[in-house]
Amino acid sequence: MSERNDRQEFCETNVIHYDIVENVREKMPPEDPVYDVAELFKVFGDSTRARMICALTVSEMCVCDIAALLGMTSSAISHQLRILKQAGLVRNRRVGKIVYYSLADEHIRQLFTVAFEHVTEEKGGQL
Amino acid sequence: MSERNDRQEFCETNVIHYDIVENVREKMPPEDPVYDVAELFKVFGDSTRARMICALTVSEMCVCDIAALLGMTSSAISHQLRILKQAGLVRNRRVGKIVYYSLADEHIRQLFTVAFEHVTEEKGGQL
DNA sequence: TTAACAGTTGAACAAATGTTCAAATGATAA
DNA sequence: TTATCATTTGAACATTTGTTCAACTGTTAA
Repeated sequence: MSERNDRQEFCETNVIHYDIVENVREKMPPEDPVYDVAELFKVFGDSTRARMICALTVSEMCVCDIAALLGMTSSAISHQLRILKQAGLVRNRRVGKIVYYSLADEHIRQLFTVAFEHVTEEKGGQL
Repeated sequence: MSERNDRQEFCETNVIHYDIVENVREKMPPEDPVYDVAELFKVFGDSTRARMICALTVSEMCVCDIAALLGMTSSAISHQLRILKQAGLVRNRRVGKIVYYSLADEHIRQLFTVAFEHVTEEKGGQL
Protein backbone atom coordinates (compact mmCIF):
# COMPACT_ATOMS: atom_id res chain seq x y z
CA MET A 1 0.00 0.00 0.00
CA SER A 2 1.65 3.16 -1.12
CA GLU A 3 1.30 5.79 1.56
CA ARG A 4 2.90 9.17 1.40
CA ASN A 5 6.18 9.35 -0.46
CA ASP A 6 8.50 12.29 0.12
CA ARG A 7 11.32 10.84 -1.89
CA GLN A 8 11.99 13.12 -4.82
CA GLU A 9 14.14 12.23 -7.76
CA PHE A 10 14.96 14.55 -10.57
CA CYS A 11 11.98 14.70 -12.77
CA GLU A 12 9.56 15.24 -9.93
CA THR A 13 10.82 18.65 -8.87
CA ASN A 14 10.17 20.35 -12.17
CA VAL A 15 6.85 19.27 -13.53
CA ILE A 16 6.74 19.41 -17.28
CA HIS A 17 3.09 20.33 -17.70
CA TYR A 18 2.12 22.27 -14.61
CA ASP A 19 -1.32 23.15 -15.99
CA ILE A 20 -2.20 19.55 -16.78
CA VAL A 21 -1.07 18.33 -13.38
CA GLU A 22 -3.12 20.99 -11.59
CA ASN A 23 -6.14 20.33 -13.76
CA VAL A 24 -6.00 16.61 -13.02
CA ARG A 25 -5.37 17.24 -9.35
CA GLU A 26 -8.58 19.26 -9.14
CA LYS A 27 -10.76 16.96 -11.15
CA MET A 28 -9.64 13.50 -10.13
CA PRO A 29 -11.70 11.83 -7.42
CA PRO A 30 -10.68 12.38 -3.79
CA GLU A 31 -7.87 10.22 -2.42
CA ASP A 32 -9.58 8.12 0.23
CA PRO A 33 -12.29 6.57 -1.94
CA VAL A 34 -9.65 5.68 -4.50
CA TYR A 35 -7.83 3.65 -1.88
CA ASP A 36 -11.10 1.96 -0.96
CA VAL A 37 -11.76 1.13 -4.60
CA ALA A 38 -8.28 -0.34 -4.96
CA GLU A 39 -8.90 -2.37 -1.82
CA LEU A 40 -12.16 -3.68 -3.28
CA PHE A 41 -10.50 -4.65 -6.55
CA LYS A 42 -7.68 -6.31 -4.67
CA VAL A 43 -10.20 -8.63 -3.05
CA PHE A 44 -11.62 -9.50 -6.49
CA GLY A 45 -8.12 -9.89 -7.90
CA ASP A 46 -7.46 -13.42 -6.71
CA SER A 47 -8.64 -16.26 -8.90
CA THR A 48 -9.89 -18.38 -6.03
CA ARG A 49 -11.97 -15.54 -4.62
CA ALA A 50 -13.20 -14.60 -8.09
CA ARG A 51 -14.33 -18.18 -8.68
CA MET A 52 -16.01 -18.25 -5.29
CA ILE A 53 -17.90 -15.07 -6.09
CA CYS A 54 -18.98 -16.44 -9.45
CA ALA A 55 -20.27 -19.56 -7.72
CA LEU A 56 -22.16 -17.52 -5.13
CA THR A 57 -23.68 -15.55 -7.98
CA VAL A 58 -25.58 -18.70 -8.88
CA SER A 59 -26.57 -19.92 -5.45
CA GLU A 60 -25.99 -19.75 -1.74
CA MET A 61 -23.47 -22.43 -0.74
CA CYS A 62 -21.81 -23.90 2.33
CA VAL A 63 -18.06 -24.03 2.83
CA CYS A 64 -17.84 -27.71 2.07
CA ASP A 65 -19.69 -27.38 -1.23
CA ILE A 66 -17.57 -24.48 -2.41
CA ALA A 67 -14.48 -26.50 -1.57
CA ALA A 68 -15.80 -29.46 -3.52
CA LEU A 69 -16.79 -27.32 -6.49
CA LEU A 70 -13.39 -25.67 -6.74
CA GLY A 71 -11.33 -28.71 -5.75
CA MET A 72 -9.78 -27.08 -2.73
CA THR A 73 -9.65 -27.71 1.00
CA SER A 74 -12.32 -26.25 3.30
CA SER A 75 -9.54 -24.54 5.17
CA ALA A 76 -8.38 -22.59 2.15
CA ILE A 77 -11.98 -21.67 1.31
CA SER A 78 -12.69 -20.62 4.87
CA HIS A 79 -9.68 -18.33 4.89
CA GLN A 80 -10.85 -16.66 1.70
CA LEU A 81 -14.45 -16.41 2.91
CA ARG A 82 -13.14 -14.51 5.90
CA ILE A 83 -11.52 -11.98 3.56
CA LEU A 84 -14.73 -11.65 1.55
CA LYS A 85 -16.74 -11.24 4.75
CA GLN A 86 -14.41 -8.55 6.11
CA ALA A 87 -14.78 -6.71 2.82
CA GLY A 88 -18.54 -6.85 3.25
CA LEU A 89 -19.00 -8.87 0.09
CA VAL A 90 -20.64 -11.98 1.54
CA ARG A 91 -23.13 -12.76 4.29
CA ASN A 92 -23.52 -16.03 6.11
CA ARG A 93 -26.13 -17.87 8.12
CA ARG A 94 -25.65 -20.90 10.26
CA VAL A 95 -27.89 -23.96 10.14
CA GLY A 96 -26.64 -26.47 12.64
CA LYS A 97 -23.08 -27.36 11.76
CA ILE A 98 -23.38 -25.90 8.31
CA VAL A 99 -22.64 -22.28 7.42
CA TYR A 100 -24.17 -20.96 4.22
CA TYR A 101 -22.58 -18.06 2.40
CA SER A 102 -24.18 -15.73 -0.13
CA LEU A 103 -23.37 -12.48 -1.90
CA ALA A 104 -24.05 -9.39 0.16
CA ASP A 105 -24.40 -6.78 -2.51
CA GLU A 106 -25.81 -6.30 -5.98
CA HIS A 107 -22.89 -4.15 -7.09
CA ILE A 108 -20.71 -7.25 -7.10
CA ARG A 109 -22.73 -8.91 -9.83
CA GLN A 110 -22.68 -5.67 -11.80
CA LEU A 111 -18.90 -5.28 -11.52
CA PHE A 112 -18.30 -8.84 -12.62
CA THR A 113 -20.71 -8.46 -15.51
CA VAL A 114 -18.87 -5.43 -16.87
CA ALA A 115 -15.52 -7.11 -16.27
CA PHE A 116 -16.70 -10.15 -18.21
CA GLU A 117 -17.76 -7.94 -21.09
CA HIS A 118 -14.30 -6.44 -21.08
CA VAL A 119 -12.33 -9.67 -21.15
CA THR A 120 -14.58 -11.45 -23.64
CA GLU A 121 -14.42 -8.63 -26.18
CA GLU A 122 -11.25 -9.77 -27.89
CA LYS A 123 -9.10 -6.67 -27.57
CA GLY A 124 -11.57 -4.55 -29.53
CA GLY A 125 -10.83 -1.49 -27.45
CA GLN A 126 -12.36 1.80 -28.53
CA LEU A 127 -10.38 4.98 -28.12
CA MET B 1 -2.46 -18.25 -9.13
CA SER B 2 -4.35 -21.34 -8.10
CA GLU B 3 -4.05 -24.03 -10.72
CA ARG B 4 -5.49 -27.49 -10.43
CA ASN B 5 -5.57 -28.98 -6.95
CA ASP B 6 -5.89 -32.72 -6.46
CA ARG B 7 -5.35 -32.58 -2.74
CA GLN B 8 -8.44 -33.86 -0.99
CA GLU B 9 -9.12 -33.48 2.66
CA PHE B 10 -12.07 -34.98 4.39
CA CYS B 11 -14.99 -32.84 3.62
CA GLU B 12 -14.28 -32.77 -0.11
CA THR B 13 -14.93 -36.45 -0.75
CA ASN B 14 -18.48 -36.44 0.47
CA VAL B 15 -20.19 -33.34 -0.81
CA ILE B 16 -23.00 -32.27 1.40
CA HIS B 17 -25.31 -30.83 -1.20
CA TYR B 18 -24.62 -32.67 -4.42
CA ASP B 19 -27.54 -31.05 -6.24
CA ILE B 20 -26.45 -27.52 -5.35
CA VAL B 21 -22.86 -28.16 -6.38
CA GLU B 22 -23.94 -29.59 -9.74
CA ASN B 23 -26.39 -26.77 -10.32
CA VAL B 24 -23.72 -24.17 -9.66
CA ARG B 25 -21.18 -26.04 -11.74
CA GLU B 26 -23.52 -25.89 -14.73
CA LYS B 27 -24.60 -22.29 -14.35
CA MET B 28 -21.46 -20.51 -13.24
CA PRO B 29 -19.44 -18.82 -15.99
CA PRO B 30 -16.74 -20.88 -17.75
CA GLU B 31 -13.37 -21.14 -16.03
CA ASP B 32 -11.02 -19.28 -18.35
CA PRO B 33 -12.85 -15.94 -18.46
CA VAL B 34 -13.06 -16.00 -14.68
CA TYR B 35 -9.28 -16.18 -14.48
CA ASP B 36 -9.07 -13.28 -16.93
CA VAL B 37 -11.48 -11.26 -14.85
CA ALA B 38 -9.44 -11.94 -11.72
CA GLU B 39 -6.34 -10.88 -13.61
CA LEU B 40 -8.02 -7.64 -14.63
CA PHE B 41 -9.11 -6.90 -11.08
CA LYS B 42 -5.64 -7.70 -9.81
CA VAL B 43 -4.25 -4.94 -12.00
CA PHE B 44 -6.82 -2.51 -10.55
CA GLY B 45 -6.15 -3.75 -7.04
CA ASP B 46 -3.05 -1.72 -6.35
CA SER B 47 -3.52 1.77 -4.98
CA THR B 48 -0.80 3.30 -7.12
CA ARG B 49 -2.27 1.87 -10.31
CA ALA B 50 -5.80 2.81 -9.22
CA ARG B 51 -4.69 6.39 -8.64
CA MET B 52 -2.95 6.46 -12.01
CA ILE B 53 -6.08 5.25 -13.73
CA CYS B 54 -8.18 7.87 -11.95
CA ALA B 55 -5.74 10.53 -13.10
CA LEU B 56 -5.84 9.30 -16.69
CA THR B 57 -9.61 9.38 -16.49
CA VAL B 58 -9.30 13.17 -16.38
CA SER B 59 -6.59 13.72 -18.94
CA GLU B 60 -3.78 12.21 -20.96
CA MET B 61 -0.51 12.63 -19.06
CA CYS B 62 3.20 12.00 -19.44
CA VAL B 63 5.22 9.83 -17.04
CA CYS B 64 6.82 12.79 -15.36
CA ASP B 65 3.51 14.50 -14.66
CA ILE B 66 1.93 11.38 -13.21
CA ALA B 67 4.98 10.98 -10.98
CA ALA B 68 4.68 14.60 -9.83
CA LEU B 69 0.94 14.29 -9.23
CA LEU B 70 1.28 11.16 -7.13
CA GLY B 71 4.56 12.11 -5.43
CA MET B 72 6.47 9.11 -6.72
CA THR B 73 9.53 8.48 -8.85
CA SER B 74 9.24 8.20 -12.64
CA SER B 75 10.78 4.78 -12.35
CA ALA B 76 8.02 3.47 -10.12
CA ILE B 77 5.40 5.00 -12.40
CA SER B 78 7.05 3.58 -15.49
CA HIS B 79 7.05 0.10 -14.01
CA GLN B 80 3.34 0.36 -13.26
CA LEU B 81 2.54 1.82 -16.66
CA ARG B 82 4.16 -1.21 -18.19
CA ILE B 83 1.77 -3.44 -16.25
CA LEU B 84 -1.21 -1.35 -17.34
CA LYS B 85 0.00 -1.44 -20.93
CA GLN B 86 0.44 -5.21 -20.91
CA ALA B 87 -3.09 -5.52 -19.58
CA GLY B 88 -4.28 -3.41 -22.50
CA LEU B 89 -5.60 -0.70 -20.22
CA VAL B 90 -3.52 2.24 -21.45
CA ARG B 91 -2.18 3.48 -24.76
CA ASN B 92 0.79 5.75 -25.29
CA ARG B 93 2.13 8.10 -27.93
CA ARG B 94 5.56 9.62 -28.11
CA VAL B 95 6.21 13.30 -28.79
CA GLY B 96 9.93 13.91 -28.79
CA LYS B 97 11.31 12.84 -25.46
CA ILE B 98 7.92 12.80 -23.86
CA VAL B 99 5.57 9.80 -23.76
CA TYR B 100 1.91 10.51 -23.16
CA TYR B 101 -0.34 7.85 -21.67
CA SER B 102 -4.12 7.63 -21.85
CA LEU B 103 -6.84 5.13 -21.03
CA ALA B 104 -7.37 2.51 -23.71
CA ASP B 105 -10.89 1.42 -22.99
CA GLU B 106 -14.22 2.82 -21.90
CA HIS B 107 -15.00 -0.20 -19.71
CA ILE B 108 -12.36 1.00 -17.28
CA ARG B 109 -14.23 4.19 -16.49
CA GLN B 110 -17.42 2.19 -16.10
CA LEU B 111 -15.85 -0.29 -13.70
CA PHE B 112 -14.39 2.46 -11.56
CA THR B 113 -17.69 4.31 -11.53
CA VAL B 114 -19.58 1.30 -10.21
CA ALA B 115 -16.80 0.57 -7.74
CA PHE B 116 -16.98 4.14 -6.46
CA GLU B 117 -20.71 3.82 -5.99
CA HIS B 118 -20.09 0.71 -3.96
CA VAL B 119 -17.48 2.16 -1.61
CA THR B 120 -19.23 5.49 -1.11
CA GLU B 121 -22.54 3.94 -0.15
CA GLU B 122 -21.75 3.55 3.53
CA LYS B 123 -22.39 -0.15 4.04
CA GLY B 124 -26.01 0.14 2.97
CA GLY B 125 -25.93 -3.22 1.28
CA GLN B 126 -29.19 -4.63 -0.04
CA LEU B 127 -29.80 -8.34 0.20
C1' DT C 1 29.79 15.74 -31.35
C1' DT C 2 28.32 16.48 -26.63
C1' DA C 3 25.23 17.55 -22.72
C1' DA C 4 20.76 17.23 -20.83
C1' DC C 5 16.81 14.87 -19.76
C1' DA C 6 12.26 11.85 -20.30
C1' DG C 7 11.64 7.37 -20.03
C1' DT C 8 12.77 2.38 -19.59
C1' DT C 9 14.80 -1.67 -17.62
C1' DG C 10 16.81 -5.30 -14.47
C1' DA C 11 18.46 -6.75 -10.06
C1' DA C 12 17.73 -6.57 -5.24
C1' DC C 13 15.08 -6.13 -1.27
C1' DA C 14 11.29 -5.88 1.97
C1' DA C 15 6.49 -6.53 2.50
C1' DA C 16 2.25 -8.79 1.45
C1' DT C 17 -0.24 -12.88 0.03
C1' DG C 18 -2.39 -17.75 -0.51
C1' DT C 19 -2.17 -22.43 0.82
C1' DT C 20 -1.06 -26.06 3.90
C1' DC C 21 -0.96 -28.31 8.18
C1' DA C 22 -2.37 -29.14 12.75
C1' DA C 23 -5.16 -27.94 16.35
C1' DA C 24 -9.28 -25.86 18.13
C1' DT C 25 -14.54 -24.55 17.99
C1' DG C 26 -19.21 -25.46 17.96
C1' DA C 27 -23.19 -28.21 16.92
C1' DT C 28 -25.42 -32.67 16.22
C1' DA C 29 -26.53 -37.36 17.35
C1' DA C 30 -25.66 -41.64 19.86
C1' DT D 1 -20.94 -38.04 28.14
C1' DT D 2 -18.58 -39.18 23.78
C1' DA D 3 -17.88 -39.35 18.79
C1' DT D 4 -18.42 -37.15 14.55
C1' DC D 5 -17.99 -33.61 11.45
C1' DA D 6 -18.44 -28.63 9.33
C1' DT D 7 -15.98 -24.81 10.07
C1' DT D 8 -12.53 -21.76 11.92
C1' DT D 9 -8.01 -20.32 13.29
C1' DG D 10 -2.89 -19.52 13.71
C1' DA D 11 1.74 -20.50 12.43
C1' DA D 12 4.78 -21.67 8.79
C1' DC D 13 6.18 -21.63 4.21
C1' DA D 14 6.86 -20.52 -0.56
C1' DT D 15 5.55 -17.23 -3.91
C1' DT D 16 4.31 -12.93 -5.64
C1' DT D 17 4.57 -8.05 -5.62
C1' DG D 18 5.93 -2.90 -5.47
C1' DT D 19 9.58 0.22 -4.89
C1' DT D 20 14.30 1.57 -5.05
C1' DC D 21 18.64 2.07 -7.12
C1' DA D 22 21.72 2.29 -10.85
C1' DA D 23 22.49 1.82 -15.47
C1' DC D 24 20.91 2.34 -19.96
C1' DT D 25 17.89 4.17 -24.26
C1' DG D 26 16.55 7.59 -27.29
C1' DT D 27 15.55 12.22 -28.45
C1' DT D 28 16.47 17.23 -28.39
C1' DA D 29 19.32 21.16 -28.60
C1' DA D 30 23.80 23.41 -28.25
